[in-house]
Order: sequence, then C-alpha cells, then structure tokens
Amino acid sequence: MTSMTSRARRPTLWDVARVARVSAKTVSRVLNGERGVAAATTARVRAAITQLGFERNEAARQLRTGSRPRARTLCLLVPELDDPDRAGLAAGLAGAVYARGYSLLLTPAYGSAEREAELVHSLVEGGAMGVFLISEAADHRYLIPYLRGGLTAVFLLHPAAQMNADCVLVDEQEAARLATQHLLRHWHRRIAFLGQRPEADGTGRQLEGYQRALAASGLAADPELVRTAVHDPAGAQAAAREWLAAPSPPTAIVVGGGRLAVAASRVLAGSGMGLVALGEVPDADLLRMPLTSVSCSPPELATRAAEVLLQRLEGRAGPPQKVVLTPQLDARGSGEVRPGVTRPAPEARRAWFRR
Amino acid sequence: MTSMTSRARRPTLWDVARVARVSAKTVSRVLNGERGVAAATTARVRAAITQLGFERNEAARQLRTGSRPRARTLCLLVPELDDPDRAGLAAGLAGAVYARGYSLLLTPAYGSAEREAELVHSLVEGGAMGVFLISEAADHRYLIPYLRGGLTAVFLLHPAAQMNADCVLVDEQEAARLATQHLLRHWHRRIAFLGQRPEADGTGRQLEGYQRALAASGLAADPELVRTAVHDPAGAQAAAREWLAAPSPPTAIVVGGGRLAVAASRVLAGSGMGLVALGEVPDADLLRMPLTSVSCSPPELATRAAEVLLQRLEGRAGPPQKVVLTPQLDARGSGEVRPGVTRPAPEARRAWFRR
DNA sequence: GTGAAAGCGCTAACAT
DNA sequence: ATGTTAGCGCTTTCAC
Repeated sequence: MTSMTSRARRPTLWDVARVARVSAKTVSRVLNGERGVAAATTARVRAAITQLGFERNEAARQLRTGSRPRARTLCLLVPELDDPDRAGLAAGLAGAVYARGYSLLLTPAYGSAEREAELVHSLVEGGAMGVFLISEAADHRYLIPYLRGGLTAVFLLHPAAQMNADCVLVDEQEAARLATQHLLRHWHRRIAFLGQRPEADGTGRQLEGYQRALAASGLAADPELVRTAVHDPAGAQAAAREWLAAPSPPTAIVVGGGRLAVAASRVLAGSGMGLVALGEVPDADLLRMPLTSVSCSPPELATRAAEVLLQRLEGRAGPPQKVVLTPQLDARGSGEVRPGVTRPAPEARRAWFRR
Repeated sequence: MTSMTSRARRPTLWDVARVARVSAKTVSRVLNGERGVAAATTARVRAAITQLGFERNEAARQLRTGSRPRARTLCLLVPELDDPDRAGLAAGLAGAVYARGYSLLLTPAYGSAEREAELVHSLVEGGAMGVFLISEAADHRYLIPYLRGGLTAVFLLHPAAQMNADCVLVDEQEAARLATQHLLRHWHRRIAFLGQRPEADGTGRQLEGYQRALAASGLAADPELVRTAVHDPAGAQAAAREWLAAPSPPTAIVVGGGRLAVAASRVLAGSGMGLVALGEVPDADLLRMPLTSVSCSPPELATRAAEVLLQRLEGRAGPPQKVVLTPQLDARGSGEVRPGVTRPAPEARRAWFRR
C-alpha cells in the first residue's frame, strides 16, 4: 500500500535527495556537474535518479537562474516552402549545422513581415539559439531585442533592412550582368528582363547588372522588355506568353529566380526563345528545355552561412560581416540558342513519345 | 538619482501591482483575463503594464501552474529536406495549418530513429502542440510519454510502428499495381522494380502490387528484375545503368520514389526504356523524359493530414483513424513507350539546342 | 565535501 | 471586487 501513498507525482529533486540520503544541494551539484562531490555520493545520487526516473523541472531551474533553457536548435525562415530555388540551400544548411550538433527548423513566413516577427518570437520562446533569415522585409529592427537577448541572426540572399547584421549574399548585379552578357555573346540584341519585387534590393541590383551589360554592348534597355513585380509561376508564364506574342518580341529573357524561370520555360520550350535563370534550378539539365542558369552553388552558400552563424554562437566578436559570393554561369542549352531560329512547337516534340 | 536605484531589472508583476496600486493577485487576474475585476482597475493595471514594459515570466507561471506554455506550432519531421517528393506535401501542410492559425516547422531526421526521438523531445520542450511524422523508424513507442503529455501526432505515408496512431497513407500496393498494369498494357513483358527500404512497410506493399499485376497477366517476377535497398539518386542511376546493360534487359522500370525516378531518368532518357515513378515528381511534364507517375496529389494528402491533426487538437476523441488515399496515374510519356523501339541517344537530342 | 535556509515570479486556495 | 498566504522545484548563499 505504501507505493500508493504518493500517487503518480513526478519525482522532484527532493525525492532523489531522500532516496540517495543526501541534501537537495548535493543532488543539484551532481545534476550540474559541479565539482566537490565525493565519487561515492555521486554514484548514489545517479542511482537514485535513474531509479526514480527523475527529470529536472526546467521551469523551476529557469526561474531560479534567470536563463532561458536553450536547445541546440537553429531556424531558417524562408518566404515559401516550395521554392526549389531554396531547397538545396535548406538541405545544405541542415547538413552543415547537424554536423556541428545542431538541428535546423525550417519555416515559411509567406513574405509577411508581421508573421516573420511572430515566428522569431515563438522560436526564441521555444529555445532556438540562432536564426537564418531569407527575408525581404522592409525593416528588421524588430530583431534587436532578441539579439540583445542572445539570439544570433544571419541574413541570407537579402541583407538586413534598417539595421546592420551578418549576411551572406549573392552578387545579384554580377549574376544579371553575366546572364545578359552571355546572351549578347550568342547574338541576342533584344533581351528581356523578368524580375520579382522591384523595391527589393536584389531585383534592383539585378536590373543594374542587366543594364550595365546592355550598355557595354552599346544597347539601352527597352522599357517594353523590362517587367518586375512578378512573384508566382502563373505570372511568369503570362509574361512569357505576352512577350512571345509581342509585335516586336525579345529573342531571349533573363529571369530572376529559378522557380519563375522553370515556369517561363513551360511556355517557352520549343519556341526558340533564349532563357537564362538567375538562381538555382534543380535538375536543370533534365528539362526538355535545359535551363542555363547563373547561381551560387547552394552547398557553398550553406557552408559559408553556417560558418558565420556557428562562429558567432561560439563567441566570435567583431562587427557584422558581409560575405558576398560571386555566382557562376552554367550553360545547359536554353541560353545558347541563336536568335531567329524557329523551333518545332512543343506539341510536335511531345509526340515523339506517343507514336 | 532615484531612477538609478533599481538598475535595469526586468519589471515583475509586483512592480506592476505597486504602480497600479492593487495587489499582485489582481494583476494576475488581468493578465489571465479572469473575470471579476472592475473595468477601472483593469485599465489602471493595463496602463501600468505598458508603462513599465512588463512581460510575464513564463517560467514562473509554468512552475506554478504545472502546464507547459504551448505555442500554436506544429512540426513536420521528414527523412530528408531535399526530397522533392515531399516538398509539395510540406508546402501544402504549412498552408493548411497556417490557415487555421498555426505555424509549421519542418525538420529532417535523416532516417535516424534516435535523432527523431531527440527532435520530438526538443520540439515538445519548445512548446510544439503537434507533430506530423514521415518516418520509417522500426519503433515509435518513444512517442507514448509525449502523447500522454498532450502531444498530438499524425503519421504520414508510413504507419506508426509498434503502436497505434492516426495516420494518412497512400495505398502503395495499388500504386505499384497501377504502374505495372499500365506498362503491361503498353506491351511490356519484362518490367523491373526498383524499391527503397525492403524492410519498410511501403516497399513491401509496392512489391505485392507489382507482383499482383504481373500475376494477373500470367507473368512471374524475375528476381533479376527486382532490386530494393536503393536509397539515393546515385544508387538509382547505377541500377538503371546495370539493367540497361544486362544480357536480358527489362523494357520498363517501376521506381519507388519520385527522387529516385528522376535520377534513373538521367540514365534512361533517350534509351527507349519505359519508366513509371511511384510518387510525386515536381514539374514532371517539363522533363526531357516526361515522367509518368502514380501518386496522390500532395495538396490532397496535406489537407487530409492537417484535418486529422487539427481535429484532434480541437478535442476530437475516438480511436486512431487510418486514412488511406488511392493514388492516380498521370501519363506523361515515359510510361507509354512501346518496348523494343530504339531511340536516339541523349546526346543527339541535346544537340538540338546547340546547332 | 556537504547541508540549511531563503527566494526566483507567479498563481491556487482561501479569506474578506 | 480585491487581498493574503503559501508554495511550485530549483539554485544560490553561506555555514559547517
């Protein structure tokens, strides 16, 4: 009957102390690995702990010490979960931080600054130690209190707005310049540009690079051939279709973003239109229209970003650092078509499989 | 000087009480929205709270109430982050739970049961209310204490092992049967099967479906044409290459998993070999070898899964439910080639873009 | 090397 | 409608 007296109460430190016949403080010492406890005592305490199945109450500990219990958890905030452009980056980051004993949580903010702030709050509340942000929010100052509270943040792809922070970026201007230059070298003269948020830093820099490359060939950007504020695959397809049917169509398009480029290729495959993606395209070489792209290897980006954050976590001081990676062009076909050569319609090509 | 006396201490509930000239309990009442506080008092307390910038100490609250502070957070555990097969599912789930005011955290367990258990632990510790698991672990009983502690779990794609729990599955046997039958109808007689973990429930059922379809046509599975325990793209490519060079090669292959199917297609494109994927292949129609696949629409899976979990969260009682979705075949080309027709080599087709 | 007492900030139970 | 008291489970201080 004695076993029934204390019904299913979670054992406390005092229970352990009683069983081990020591004081609470001694149990606490063992729990925290403080030195100054006899080996025999430690063993007795350990035994009592396992015997009772004791687990320390984190809330009580936290109340006393004032320190939040932190998990070896980092988080990656992305705008969308299904952007293949970022899938490789996320996987790379997860692998890199995992190798150092951390786990990575991935979560979408849907481009909403408010939601982003809420997420950061609940992640910190949940014990996360650091956060990677892929965010085009107009103001990141909401982070400051959390940073003061010990959170580590690293911005990826887009720099922090209204504040200074570590960031790992891709040279978007150079990417767009390389893409445009490549098309120019393949005899294109009417090259269109399709971009995402015009007010965002990245799109702006892409436009600069695009214009610089044109200027270097003595050309000016035709406003008809520049289109921004396209964010979803449907929009990219529509834009591509419009250009295809335009009275004076472009012969090639530079598209900001792998996902949009793939969407555009849906319309463009077989049309003879050149296409270069600014960003990562998974399995780009397997496409019917194998996409030429300008991007940084996701593993490299991931490695650098993980490095920056983990070093901060390990106490590295110093001013915010800004790492800018230079993208590379991978020619796969869609950027190497000559202008003016008509192709069979997509339907004709599909028929190849039908017979 | 008086402002310097209490240096930067975080204000407590008592500070608020003093400023509002009420007792601590009254502040507590306001904080918890308990009724029985005069409107004027509530206002004074509110004012004091904002004036002092007071934030309740969650640890203390938790210590007293015994209840863990829970965030409106759910989590999806996946084996790998870069599996396109699951990208659509993850995005769908995130959207579905977001619509109900929850956020979704995504994290990879790398197929390790131990890591999976650790992740669940730290997620619960971090206040997560529910978890979706895509897991082939051999034993999920580690979850039981957490479930007792109020965690809600729903298994996706693979059922819970050694225990009963809500799950949302795809009828893998039917998927493989459909795929094989489809190839049989296209005159294939030597059909190979490439599967993942042989000990896993899903692979086993796929094999059954494959064999059933063959048997229905009076054929038996040739052991040479059945290969399992292939988990990565490299392995899938190797297997495809071997079959291509076999003395008596298959004319078509059924591949378990979208990612492996894409990898196999890298070798098979242009070879004339038939290919049907069991699982989701993003942008399958845009591939040089447009993959015929048998799968459930990720949005549907996501919707059903979210529904099951959210209903539990809202208090739905009853025994574990098992939802099994019937997959559908999408013919895109790779499954509709006739056996024995030789194709141009991949190189020849690529040259189309080069000129 | 070990223990006793006090208290972290909050809320449950019981007054009033 | 509001206040008083006690105590959640742990760690800190200081004493032995």
